[in-house]
Amino acid sequence: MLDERKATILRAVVESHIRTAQPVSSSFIAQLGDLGVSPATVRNEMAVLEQDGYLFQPHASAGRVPTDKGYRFFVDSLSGPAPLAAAQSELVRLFFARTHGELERMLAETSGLLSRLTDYAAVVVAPSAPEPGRVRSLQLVKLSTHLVLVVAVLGNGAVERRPLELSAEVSDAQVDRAGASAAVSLVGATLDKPGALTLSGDLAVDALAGAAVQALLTTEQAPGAGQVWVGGAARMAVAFEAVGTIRTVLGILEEQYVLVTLLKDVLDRGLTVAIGAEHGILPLADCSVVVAPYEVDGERAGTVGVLGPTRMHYDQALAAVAVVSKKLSRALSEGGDGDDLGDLEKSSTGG
Amino acid sequence: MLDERKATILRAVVESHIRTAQPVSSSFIAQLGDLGVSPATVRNEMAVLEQDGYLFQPHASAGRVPTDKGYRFFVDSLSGPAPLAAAQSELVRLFFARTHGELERMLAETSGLLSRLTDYAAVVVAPSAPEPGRVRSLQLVKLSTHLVLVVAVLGNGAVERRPLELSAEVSDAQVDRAGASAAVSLVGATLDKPGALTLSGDLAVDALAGAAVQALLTTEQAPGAGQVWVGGAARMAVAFEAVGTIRTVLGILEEQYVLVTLLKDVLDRGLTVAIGAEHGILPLADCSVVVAPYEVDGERAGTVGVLGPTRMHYDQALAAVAVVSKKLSRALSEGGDGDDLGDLEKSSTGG
DNA sequence: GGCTAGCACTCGGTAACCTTGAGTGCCAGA
DNA sequence: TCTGGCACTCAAGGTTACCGAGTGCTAGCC
Repeated sequence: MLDERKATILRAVVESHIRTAQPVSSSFIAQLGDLGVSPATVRNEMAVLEQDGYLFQPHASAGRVPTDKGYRFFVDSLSGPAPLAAAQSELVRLFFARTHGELERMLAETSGLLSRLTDYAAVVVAPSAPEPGRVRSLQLVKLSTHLVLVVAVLGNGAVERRPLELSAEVSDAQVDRAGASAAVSLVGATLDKPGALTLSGDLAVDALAGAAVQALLTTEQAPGAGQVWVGGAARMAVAFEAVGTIRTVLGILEEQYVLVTLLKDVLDRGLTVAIGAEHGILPLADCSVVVAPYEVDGERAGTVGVLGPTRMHYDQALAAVAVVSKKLSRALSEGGDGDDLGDLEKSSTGG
Repeated sequence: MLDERKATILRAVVESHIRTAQPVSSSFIAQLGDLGVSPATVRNEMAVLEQDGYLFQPHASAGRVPTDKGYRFFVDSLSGPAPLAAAQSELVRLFFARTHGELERMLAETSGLLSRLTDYAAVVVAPSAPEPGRVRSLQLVKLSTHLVLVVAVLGNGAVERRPLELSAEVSDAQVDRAGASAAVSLVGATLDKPGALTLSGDLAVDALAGAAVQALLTTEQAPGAGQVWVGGAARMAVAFEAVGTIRTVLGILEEQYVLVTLLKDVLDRGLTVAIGAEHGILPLADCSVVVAPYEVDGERAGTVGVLGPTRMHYDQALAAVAVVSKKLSRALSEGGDGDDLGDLEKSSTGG
């Protein structure tokens, strides 16, 4: 374990390196005045910190840079999410006050919000098992002779929409009857527990109704499941200097599957922050990830996260991710349009 | 005007520079064998081309690089869109055969397709006046005591969805009656020409029905209007070497308003290709844009485009944009799921 | 014993300089 | 009108030297 002075020095190194992206020298730390100690003493401590793997020296005449382990210590010693700056809380408040609308658009815009809040790239993953909300309304709409659309409105106002291609032609009346039948079966039920279908006797009608119900159910892992929105990818071009790194990171940000897996893995391991190599994606070794799940009606649904350089502003990122996931959960849950942020704003006691 | 030999040399310089991103030397051109002429002769011609503003010499001992004017000549002398490579046509065919679904998802995925086809960033702008299609179905769904959702299905299968916040509470029955009334007014009509409302006598019901109809109509310029999807922005990091350029370009790709204006301007000026400074966005001076409108039911609706470096593969980009806009028009128009590409594939007669 | 001042040492970064070679411009001759 | 030849230019790459930031270590101080 680190004694108090080493911890202070380590934290100072991390903070300074986050700000300047430069190796941090012993004299700089000494000069901060937090310790009242000479550079030489700091040097001795730093040498130990380096032996213990918290710091790293790019070359003999350079200052020190934190290792992943150093960042990990720093993050673990944070006192909890910092409060959001006033202007930022306001952004969040406005955003959620103004944005209703379809799930997808909401999530897409949330990625933009989170990215603006943090100045890093933001990732929002759609619920993998979509809203388990109750079905409020279900309707079949005939689009052409062989194409019928199933439209369902869920409790949270989301609209689910599935095309059904038919092998045989059906009449308008048949579509209507099938719609009514499917509606009886599903309206008021949750998508995981449909009611039984009442058969009409008309084979075509019953088949269509069955197919409609089925389309909504099997849907659960089908279309937007695990869909990903990335906001502010361009900010990664600002966060890094090397063209190669920028290319790699941007490339990965476009690979939805990798992103979903990344966030899921981090969360599954019970982490909120994955630093550098911790997440196991080699090309992203210079990046850290801050994630949080959001919930819909109390069930863990999807994930929001921020991807930034290892030397990111963890406190701000943690705060932003926490607030956004909380507000998003509220906005997506039934009846949720909550507008209070108070409990989050005052949660930090400073550090 | 350019004599034939100068034109040949200019074209060769452009082509070579597009491939290699390097200044092109006189000996390289001579050695191509297209002219049967010595480097010295080519040099003389190049000197004239430079005087006329088609070429530019970065420094005294370098080869030549095309200017915007040089690219413009090159593009104008293209014989029309080249045919897509077989593998690419297949991509397009598969994509449009498989992708139905909401307008928004469709457009979003189209931007991905176009980007993959060209290896540049692709931009898709949503219809500014959304689908003028007929209303196929309209429904009111009560979400909570003061929140009602208007859900309309349009002829092309798109689902429009508007929340209505109510000042006074309404009963389920009232919502149903208002829904029926609004449906009578709108179903079968186009959104720009609603039928008259039949009044029921119940003030709350009539007000609600009116509000629902109104929400759908005023909608026309409201939500997704002019929304933009950008696909493959990361490819711009590959297209350029300078970090600064990459940052600028990526930054602009995230500014939706700028993008919409850019594409609109280009199109308004009757252009298909805007080269370098032609589009007037200074920070994008190193970029060219290839655009095409797409149509919905015969009406010009939105725009698709490709943004690449000035030294982009214009023939391929032109081909991809043309095909995608055409197929997209078909897919978005009523009854459109057309699967033929033949007329586009054979349209080029070589160059 | 812990802290510090002092000093030698290391090594990346920058500037100055040179060399190389790709490519041009121009001229004289076929 | 074209071409071979030649002098000229200039970016790129390599070498050398120097500077200075920062370290590690040691001897002395509190």
